[in-house]
Amino acid sequence: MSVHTGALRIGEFARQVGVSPELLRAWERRYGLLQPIRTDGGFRLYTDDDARRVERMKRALDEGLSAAEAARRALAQARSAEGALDDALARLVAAAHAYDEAAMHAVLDEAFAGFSLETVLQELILPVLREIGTEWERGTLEVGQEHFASNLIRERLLALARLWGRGGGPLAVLACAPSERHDIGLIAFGLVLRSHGWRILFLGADTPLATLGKAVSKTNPQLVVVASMDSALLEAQSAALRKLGRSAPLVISGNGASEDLAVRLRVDRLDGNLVDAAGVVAQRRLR
Amino acid sequence: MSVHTGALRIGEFARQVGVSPELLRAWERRYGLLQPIRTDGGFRLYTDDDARRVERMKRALDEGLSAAEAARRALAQARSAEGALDDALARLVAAAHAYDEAAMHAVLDEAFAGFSLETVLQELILPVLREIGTEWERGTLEVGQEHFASNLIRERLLALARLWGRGGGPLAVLACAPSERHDIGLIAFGLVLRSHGWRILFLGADTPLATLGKAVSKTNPQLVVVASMDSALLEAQSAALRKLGRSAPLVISGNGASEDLAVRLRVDRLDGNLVDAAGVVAQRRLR
DNA sequence: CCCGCTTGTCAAATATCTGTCCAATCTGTG
DNA sequence: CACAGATTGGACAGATATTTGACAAGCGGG
Repeated sequence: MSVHTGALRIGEFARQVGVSPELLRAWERRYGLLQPIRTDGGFRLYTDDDARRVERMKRALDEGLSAAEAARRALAQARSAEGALDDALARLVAAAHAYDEAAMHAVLDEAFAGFSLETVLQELILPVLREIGTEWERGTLEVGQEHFASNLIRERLLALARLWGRGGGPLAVLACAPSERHDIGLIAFGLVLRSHGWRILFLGADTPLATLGKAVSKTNPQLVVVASMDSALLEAQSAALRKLGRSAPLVISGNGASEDLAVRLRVDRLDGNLVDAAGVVAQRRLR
Repeated sequence: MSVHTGALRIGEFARQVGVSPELLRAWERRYGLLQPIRTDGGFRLYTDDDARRVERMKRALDEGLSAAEAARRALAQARSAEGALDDALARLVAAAHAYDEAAMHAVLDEAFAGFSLETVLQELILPVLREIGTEWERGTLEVGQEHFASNLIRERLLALARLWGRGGGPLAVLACAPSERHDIGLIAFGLVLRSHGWRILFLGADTPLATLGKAVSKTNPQLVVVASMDSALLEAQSAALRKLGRSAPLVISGNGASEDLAVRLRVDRLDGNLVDAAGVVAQRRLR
C-alpha cells in the first residue's frame, strides 16, 4: 500500500493497482466499487482507501467470484468487517494479559456472532493461539496467562462441540500424538469437519497409539487424524503410524506433520489451512 | 456472516465441488437438490451451504445409493441441521424456566457458532421471545422468568451491537414508540441492517417523538424506524408520525404496525420477516 | 431379449456478463 | 496554445450461462 500521495488521477492510480483505467471506470459505473472525489474539472481523484478496495476486488476475482460478486464482497468488507477480527485479536490478547475472563468471553461472543465458525477459527482463534505461543516464548506472557487463555478458548470450543459425535455423516477419529498436549487446533478442525456433516470422535491430547488403534478398529472411521506441533513426537511413533496407515485412512496434521514425514510414512497430511483442509477432506480428495 | 462470503456462478462452483455444471442443473431440476439464488439476469449463484449439500449428495452416491435416494438423503440432512434450532429453542425456554444463566449462554453460543446471525435471530431469538410472551400470557411463566430471559437475550444482542454506529455506511435511526418497552426485535433488526453495512443509531425503548425528531434533524439518516408491538401506541402518535414522515424516510415496524395504519400515515412499514425486511431496506427498495 | 425408467452427458439457440475499445469532447499544465 | 491525459456514453466480442430437448448406457422386471 503506497504510503505517500494524497490523491491520484486515474492513470497513475491504474498503474499502481494494476488495473486499466477503463476497467476502473467500468467497475465504478457497474458496481459502484469506487466513488472517487472529483476535481472541479471532473477528474477522478483516488485515495489509498480506494486502492485497498481494488485489492480486495482483485483478491475476490482470483478466488473465482464473478465481477459483480467480487465487488459486492469488496464493498461489504470495506463497510463493516474490515479489521474487526484484527481488533478482536488484539483485545483477546490484552484480555489474556489481564486475566479478564469477561472480556475474553465478550470478544468471542462478538466474533462468533458476526462471522462464520470457519472464519472465527481461521482468522481469530488460531492466530490468537499463535500469538500467545510467541509471546510465551519471548517471555512477555506468563505461563499462567497462557494457561488461562488457552483453557478458556478450549472450553468455548468444546462447548460448541457438544454432540458432535451424533448424526448420520461419516466418522472421523481425532487424536493428538503421544506426549502432544496442544489439542485446540485439532478441536477446531473437528468443528469445521462437523459443519460439513461429519461425526467426530475426539480422543484428545496425548493419546497412546494403542488406544487409538482400538478405537479405530471398533468404530471403522472414514478418517483418522493424528496431530502434533512437534515433528519429533510423530517421528517417535513412525513405525506404529505406518502400520496404522495401512489399515485405516490415516492423515497426520499440525505443524509437526511435515510433507517429508508424510511421504516416509506413506500417509496423507493436512496443511495449515484449516478450512481448506476440512473442505478437501470432506470431499475425499486427499492429495 | 462470513467475511469470505461470496456466491459463485455455476462454472467456478462446479470446479470447486467437482460436479459438472450440467449435472448440477440436472440435480436441481430433477430432485430440487439446490435452489441457488439468481442474478437479475438469471445466472445461478451458489453458496457454501450449497457446496455442503453437494458434498452430502456425493457421499451418498459413493455409498451406492441411486441419485434420487442420495438427493433425498442430502435434503433430509440439510433439514435436520436446521432442526437443531428447534432443539435450541426448547432448551432455551427450559433454561428460562430454571433461571439457568449458564445454560442459556451455552445454547446461544452454540446457535451463534453454527448458524448465521440472520438465521439465529429469525429462527431462534424471535421465536423464543414469542414463546416466552405466550407462556407469560398463559401464566405458565413467571414475570421474573420472563424478565430474566429477555434481559439476558437483550444483553447478548447488545454485546453484538457494539460500535454499530461506526463506519461509513448509510445511517438508520431506530426507536420504539412512546410507552413501548419491547426493544429486542428492534435490536435484532438493527443487527441485520448493520450486517448489510449500515450504521445504526439506537434510541431504544419508549422514545418520545420529540427526542426522535431532534435526533433525526441532527443526523439526517437514510432511514428512521419506529417500532411497536401495540398498534394503539402508534395510533396515539399518528399526527406526529405523519409529520415526521414528511421530513424523513420513516417506516413503522413491529406487530403494531399494520398495513392499514401505514397507509393512513402515508409511511412505509416493515413486515414480520426480519431478514427480508432488512434486505429490502438495505437495497432501498421500500414498497 | 425387449421395455421402461433412471441418470449422466451433450447440443443448439439464445441471453448475460464483463473486459476492452472508440469517438467526441473537456481539463490542466508547460 | 499544444498536447497528454480525462470525461461520458455507447458499442462489441468472447467467455459464461440459460433453457429445452434429446440420447445412450445401465439396470431391473416381465
